[in-house]
Amino acid sequence: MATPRTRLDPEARRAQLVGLGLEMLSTRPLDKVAIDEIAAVAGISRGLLFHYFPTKRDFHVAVARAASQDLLERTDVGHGLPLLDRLRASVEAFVDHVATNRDAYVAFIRGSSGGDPELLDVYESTRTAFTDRVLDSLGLVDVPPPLLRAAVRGWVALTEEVTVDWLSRGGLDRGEVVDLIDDALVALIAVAGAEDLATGG
Amino acid sequence: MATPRTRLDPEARRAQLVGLGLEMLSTRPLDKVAIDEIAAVAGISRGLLFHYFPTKRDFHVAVARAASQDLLERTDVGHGLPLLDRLRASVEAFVDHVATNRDAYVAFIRGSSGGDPELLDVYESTRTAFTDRVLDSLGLVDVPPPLLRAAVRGWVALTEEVTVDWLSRGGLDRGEVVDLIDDALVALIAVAGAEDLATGG
DNA sequence: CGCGATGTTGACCAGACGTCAATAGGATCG
DNA sequence: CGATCCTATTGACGTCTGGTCAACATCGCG
Repeated sequence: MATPRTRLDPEARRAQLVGLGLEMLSTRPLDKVAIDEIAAVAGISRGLLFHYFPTKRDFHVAVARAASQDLLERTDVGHGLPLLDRLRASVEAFVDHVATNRDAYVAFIRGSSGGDPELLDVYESTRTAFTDRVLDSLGLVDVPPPLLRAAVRGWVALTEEVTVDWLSRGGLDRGEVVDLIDDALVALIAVAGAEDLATGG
Repeated sequence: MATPRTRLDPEARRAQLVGLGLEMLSTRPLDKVAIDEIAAVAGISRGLLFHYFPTKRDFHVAVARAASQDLLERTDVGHGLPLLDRLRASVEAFVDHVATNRDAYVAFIRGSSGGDPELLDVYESTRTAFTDRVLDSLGLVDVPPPLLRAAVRGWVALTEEVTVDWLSRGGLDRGEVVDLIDDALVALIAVAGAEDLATGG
């Protein structure tokens, strides 16, 4: 770990640093990921990190974006399956992913911000992506009824909370959790759909 | 604002500082509430603030706790009313409160932590309090079925998300939002209740 | 009016973010 | 194979903010 000065392709270096940031993220919350530490582990000077990421926040945003993309990819499964099967597969993937990376995930969703607008946006975009994915699989990509959209988005939050809460408190088994989340979506769509039809959507 | 040295009762001073922190919280996220600023506005030295709150985090925790308690009190309404009416009144109180304090609320739930365990706990306790309140009004204070508990907790997260999302995106009116949240709870209880009975709870 | 308790101060330290001119790896060209 | 240029990389510096501490001043009390 004492390579005096290794010249690296900028993209490779960025990728390396973001990768290290992701590893750190599983240990501590994003705020506590000190620039110095990353630089030390990467075997570079702090100055260089600031060369690639003008500010600490920029680095954090990059790491958060990577985490978000990873999460979205891991849960994008079951494309060939019928609607409900695909839903179940996705939920299972989500629950399992969060289960194996609980601290990292909580750090991502809560510890992320400090109220930074860009980080807030990364987090918000992730939820939007999940919401759109559900609406998409319902065949409602464009002009989804606002009420339905709100309901699905609420379900995304519910999914997150039920999963994290389950990992902390226990009291259920994995199957029950997945069932609950699945059934919740169906029920919520029914609620929103009926409401929407009733009001003339 | 140039009182040279005003001796104050410790409790009064604490209250004053937390109060100022709450005001600040409506402007910026908790992380950005600098000790120096609080001290300056309060007309005291930074050293004194550290005398009352050993660390910045302790101060933030105190402020967060105050915000949480305020939120809980404001939404604890409709005690005499029948179940569904009380639910609606509470949800309305919640939505209205968040609507008038959007930034402060988002700052509270997201910007809070930085992953600090104590702050996480304040936030988590707030959700627990909401959950217990709902279970309580259902007459299920003790030994609530785990599935129902999880469902209600998920609903709390849904409520939060739907409200905040509505304030950002619009597309619905207040009544629709409240209706959606109300109906969601009923539907989710049905889902969890059926599941629970089916599995022998 | 003096004395003690304690609320209060201001100077000090430490650690982390951010800057910048100088340095050196490595590819290219003669 | 050696000189040269580009640029990735460095490390010393400035600064801001959280946190410490011994001294001080204000109030209650005899």
